[in-house]
Amino acid sequence: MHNLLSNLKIAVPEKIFVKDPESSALGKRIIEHSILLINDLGFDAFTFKKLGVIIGSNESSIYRYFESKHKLLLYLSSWYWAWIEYQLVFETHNISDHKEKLIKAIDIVCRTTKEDSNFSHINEIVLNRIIINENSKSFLTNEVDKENKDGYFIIYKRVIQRLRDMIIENSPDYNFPSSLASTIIEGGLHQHFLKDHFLSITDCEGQITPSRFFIDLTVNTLNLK
Amino acid sequence: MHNLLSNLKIAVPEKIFVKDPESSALGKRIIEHSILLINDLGFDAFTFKKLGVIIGSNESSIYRYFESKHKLLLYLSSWYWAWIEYQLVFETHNISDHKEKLIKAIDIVCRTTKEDSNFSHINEIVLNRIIINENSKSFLTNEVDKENKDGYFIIYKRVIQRLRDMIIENSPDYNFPSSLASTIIEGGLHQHFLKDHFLSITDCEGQITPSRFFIDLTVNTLNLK
DNA sequence: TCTTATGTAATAGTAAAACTATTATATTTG
DNA sequence: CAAATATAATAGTTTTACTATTACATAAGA
Repeated sequence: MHNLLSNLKIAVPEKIFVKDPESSALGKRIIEHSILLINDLGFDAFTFKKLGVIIGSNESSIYRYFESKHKLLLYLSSWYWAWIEYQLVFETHNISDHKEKLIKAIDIVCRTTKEDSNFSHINEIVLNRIIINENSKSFLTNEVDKENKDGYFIIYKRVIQRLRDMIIENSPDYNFPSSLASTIIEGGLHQHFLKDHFLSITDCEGQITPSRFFIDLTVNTLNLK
Repeated sequence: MHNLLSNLKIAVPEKIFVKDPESSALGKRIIEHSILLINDLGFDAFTFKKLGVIIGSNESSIYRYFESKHKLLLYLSSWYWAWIEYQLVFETHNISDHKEKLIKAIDIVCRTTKEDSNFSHINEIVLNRIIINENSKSFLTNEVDKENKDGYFIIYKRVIQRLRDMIIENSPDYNFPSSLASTIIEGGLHQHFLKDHFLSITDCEGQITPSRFFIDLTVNTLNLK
């Protein structure tokens, strides 16, 4: 998979960036180190100025690639979900059993990233941590409807719809396939957050993972045999 | 219920504010109009300066009550969950049937607020909208562990634990009562957000409410007869 | 009633963040 | 090799978030 991924360019909606960060060495450094710095400082305390110092480049040069730090977050989020979608398609396409396929899919969207591909400048382990902590901030804004119309969230929505389709494949009569799919995906991230910060309101810890919880939830709800 | 509520002071952890906004007319105006203004502008664009203009008071006076806009959000969040907790206790305490009680509880935490109590300076309908859009931002910060230690989230956690206890009452052997409770509460807010902004990834619309979805999910998962 | 204490709010800031206009330096290409 | 273009740096501005200090108002005690 890693070899395949290195030859595959993850496609992000064009309007998100001013200049494609994949198109230059500086652009790649911006992506690489923004992930590390957002992880260290949190998105709120992260600034282009601080990033500039780290990559030995000027703040204003970064504005040549992204018009705001919010757009940069949208880019990272889109990249992440495109990468999840890739795994979803790749790792489930040859599973013929519907139930097995759905279980695999839930595991993919809920699991913690444990290996960095080492082929790109993007550290997927750290990016996964950022998504857990910051993904909601990409859409919890006053501009969400405009940005949605501009297509900034299509990849994220497509992942949810793929999961929804697998739910329907298992239970054509179930009334809430879209809501269940979106609950699994946001809930998966949320349970990871709780296990790191609010242990008293989650059961996830050690062997009990968000994946296991949501697989159990789905199998029972859909009454899969 | 409304009459009772008007005589009942919603208790918020003391360390959240510098000076109790309930203790003065200005404090109440700050709360009243911050809710309306955050709803209009979104939390990110909301500033103490803009609030000051609206309440005809100076920006710095607001700092006498809250040391930052983040602390104000924590206050509003705590107030909201205390108010939900009140409804949870009041509306379920005389229901003896465990299943019926749990269903009522899920409805309370997931339903849309439709009536303003009109007894306090707080507009609960608008506050409910703010919580849907902004609640996550109260804990998705780099300071979450410190603030959690300082008790800023106890009311929120207590509501989840009350729901968890009702789940255990119904299914003592279920393995994930805390995760299910936290999923219902965060998921309920999220499904409301989706119905307002991302209709393609939710089934909630019109008659199909987040409450119905999560009641169905819980009854099926726990296999309640 | 006068003085002191205290609560409340306004003035006038500062520091940092977010973003922009302009200029300089590479690099490409015809 | 000159013109065009891509790329990046300098040096700003504006806005936000927050603070230090002063002023005013009310209340309490002697």
